[in-house]
Amino acid sequence: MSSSEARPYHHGDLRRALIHAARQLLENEGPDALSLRAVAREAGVSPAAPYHHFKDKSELLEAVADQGFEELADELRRAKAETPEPTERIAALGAAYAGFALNRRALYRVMSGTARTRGRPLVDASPQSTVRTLMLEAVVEGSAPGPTELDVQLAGIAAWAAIHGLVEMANFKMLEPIKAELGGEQAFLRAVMAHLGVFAGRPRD
Amino acid sequence: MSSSEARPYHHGDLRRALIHAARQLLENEGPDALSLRAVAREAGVSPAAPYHHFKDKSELLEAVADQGFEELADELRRAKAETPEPTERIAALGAAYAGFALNRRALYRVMSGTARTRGRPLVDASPQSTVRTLMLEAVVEGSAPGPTELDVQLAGIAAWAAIHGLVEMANFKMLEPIKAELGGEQAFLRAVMAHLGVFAGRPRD
DNA sequence: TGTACATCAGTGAACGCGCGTTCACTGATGTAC
DNA sequence: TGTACATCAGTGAACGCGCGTTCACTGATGTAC
Repeated sequence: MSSSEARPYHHGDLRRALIHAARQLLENEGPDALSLRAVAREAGVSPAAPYHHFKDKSELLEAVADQGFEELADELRRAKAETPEPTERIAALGAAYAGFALNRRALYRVMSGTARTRGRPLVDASPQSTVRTLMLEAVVEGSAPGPTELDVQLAGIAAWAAIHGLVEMANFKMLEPIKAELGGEQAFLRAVMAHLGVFAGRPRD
Repeated sequence: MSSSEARPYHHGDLRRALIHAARQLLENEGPDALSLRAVAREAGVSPAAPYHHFKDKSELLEAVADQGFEELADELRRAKAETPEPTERIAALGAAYAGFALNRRALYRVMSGTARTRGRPLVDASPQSTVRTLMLEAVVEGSAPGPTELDVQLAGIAAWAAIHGLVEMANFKMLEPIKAELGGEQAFLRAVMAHLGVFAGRPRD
């Protein structure tokens, strides 16, 4: 049997496997279940093994978050590519962002937790910076030319904040009645976005 | 000495004292330090004492969150009262909301955590509903008449989501350079709000 | 090609910790007579 | 006004738990000669 041998002593790619296990756990058990020990267990490895690949728990979390931001950036790039009309791009990116965050709620929670607490300064090469940049470009390309560099930054942050707030709030229990009334979460998101200036999908000149 | 006797066996107002202790702890140690045992300790009482006043930990947390939402509602009402011009109200409420959330970051974290996970359905008498209603009214009063009931609800939620996202994001480490460039968090908030349609402080008709 | 050895990624047991919660209890309070 | 007793809000010790992390170790791998 060549396919699934009993695992050898040396794993071979444990770092990647641990990140994978962490995401599996997030998806199946939620963010509260994400302990280092549980991740090791899920990966079929002793509790001490992860320390050969990550300095401590937070370093694993950051790796997971970075992978999430990379995938989110991919989604945003795809949305961008599929939306030739610049004035419609920001709406498309907003929808893609919301779709990602709500399909991976637990991951997204880890991502924003990391964004808040991460120690090292975020240089522009980080995947999180990429996400920010993509939002920013979409805003710029969709609006009339002229604003200063600072205005551009602020508009990008505003768009990001609005969509971030929306996906966070989509988890509020209290809004479930109105979600139901509108026929589901998707419809709810679209409806609220239509009221969020930046994502209204109409050029404003 | 009549002022500060050694505490009597019966506390007298332990429920209130526990909520107070929890908030003290939040302010001084942050949200991660908020264990039931730590709250009891802070209140000078045994770890079992809280169970005479709260079913379990989450019930204490909800009481803390409700108190927070009540105070936030007070702030919003104050802002409303101080802003006679209806079209300027929503901007004033946004600023008040952000001020509250950022002056009490740990409390606000507990508040949104509770909003997410709270079991019982939130009826309209809850303080959280009051906050939602206040945002909603300000949006309505500041815009042209005519929209349907549903539009009103959605516009209120949009405003709420935008400001919630902004205050959450204000904690992101990665944005610290731009905060510094603008001369502080206050200035940063104002600047981003100016780019968030709903809070721009200009009537849109 | 074969052997010695350094390197490295694992193991598994143990550390100390703080947590939420339960339990049998006890001290204080207030009410009935 | 005084006493018996039910009620209630506390105590403090204990429960079982899972956590992050460390430690001395061992099995596998690959390189030097």
